[in-house]
Amino acid sequence: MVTSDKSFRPLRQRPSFVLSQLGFHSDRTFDELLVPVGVTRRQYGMLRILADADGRTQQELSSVLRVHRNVMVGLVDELEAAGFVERRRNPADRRAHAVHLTDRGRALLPMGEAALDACDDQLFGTLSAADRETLGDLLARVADAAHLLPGVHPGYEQAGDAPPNPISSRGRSNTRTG
Amino acid sequence: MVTSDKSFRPLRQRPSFVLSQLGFHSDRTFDELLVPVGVTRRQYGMLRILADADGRTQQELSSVLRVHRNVMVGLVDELEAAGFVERRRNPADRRAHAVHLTDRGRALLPMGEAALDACDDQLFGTLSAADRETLGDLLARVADAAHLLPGVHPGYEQAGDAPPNPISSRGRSNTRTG
DNA sequence: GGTGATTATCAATCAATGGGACGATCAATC
DNA sequence: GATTGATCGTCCCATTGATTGATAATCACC
Repeated sequence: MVTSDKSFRPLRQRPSFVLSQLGFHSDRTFDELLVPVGVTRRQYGMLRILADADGRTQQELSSVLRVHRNVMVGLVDELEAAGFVERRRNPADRRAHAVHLTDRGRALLPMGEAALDACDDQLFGTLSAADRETLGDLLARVADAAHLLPGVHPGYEQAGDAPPNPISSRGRSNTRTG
Repeated sequence: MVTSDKSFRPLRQRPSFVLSQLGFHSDRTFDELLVPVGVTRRQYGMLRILADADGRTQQELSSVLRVHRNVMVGLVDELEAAGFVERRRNPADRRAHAVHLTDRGRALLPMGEAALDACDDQLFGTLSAADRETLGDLLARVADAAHLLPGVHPGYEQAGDAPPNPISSRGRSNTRTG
């Protein structure tokens, strides 16, 4: 690697910057692949969570997905209007709504999975299988070291009523929660 | 690598998803490191561009940074108010404002560079030097293959008057333009 | 049974983006 | 040198998304 003067290294040689670029590019690519599926990235994240454990309350979903509970209302609204989930009464706690996948919603999961396959292929198709695996391993290690939750996108920090984040609250809506 | 049932692979084993997570994490980390410097990520991106070529017009800056020209007005306003840049009359074209770095602005560059160093260290510090270089190379190769401009964050697509992007216009403000 | 906390929701506010229009200026043409 | 059309920066406004605060229903505890 060309290690020019470190005092002003080109951004292409800044892994953290390239990571930022590629993260955005990955989101955009996945967004496009998800268009024919008919759900947004965030909605797919929801469905995926529900696939693991059906019937969670919105509050629990908010916590796992790290979105504000008020936002969760609209998110469930969208998915319910589309017929992918339904709200049922929670017999144990009638304040809470248990969110359940419908058959239509469940049918969407393999399509999203295929979109993820396609996304990986599209991004890393030019790499050899060995390089691809190496990259995957390194990324997973970095993510572990950063204490990123294995399946949760860090797009939103102040979930539920977590301690608020005092840093510059510039807009942040980059969310592949899932 | 554990290659469980491909039909529902955990997201940690989805490089494109981990990339998205890490991209966001990188942005956040850099944001925090930039707080003591006193500029936002975007502002630092501007200063960095100007360091390469002083005196560009706002339009040119918009084009390079891929931000909307209306946004550039406010961006230059902020930086000018902070005393980091100044607008001068362009003798060749008196419609255009030539944006110049001030000494104060120029003094900020090494601090931002140090923040970038710290960001890389913070993200990849747990990797060996060899792994770190491998990762950097692989990321750069993927970025090249994706045709990402070497120093430009793809946060904004419709710069200047580029053809509008018809896909879902969900909020996107993830911008380490620089 | 009463008090306070919790769940989901709604209304209002705020920040950021994108589109359109406007004055000033340039470039080209007659 | 006046005119026409385009460009640069700016401002105003509509839209979108997020955040805050308030509210009705329900729970848990005493």
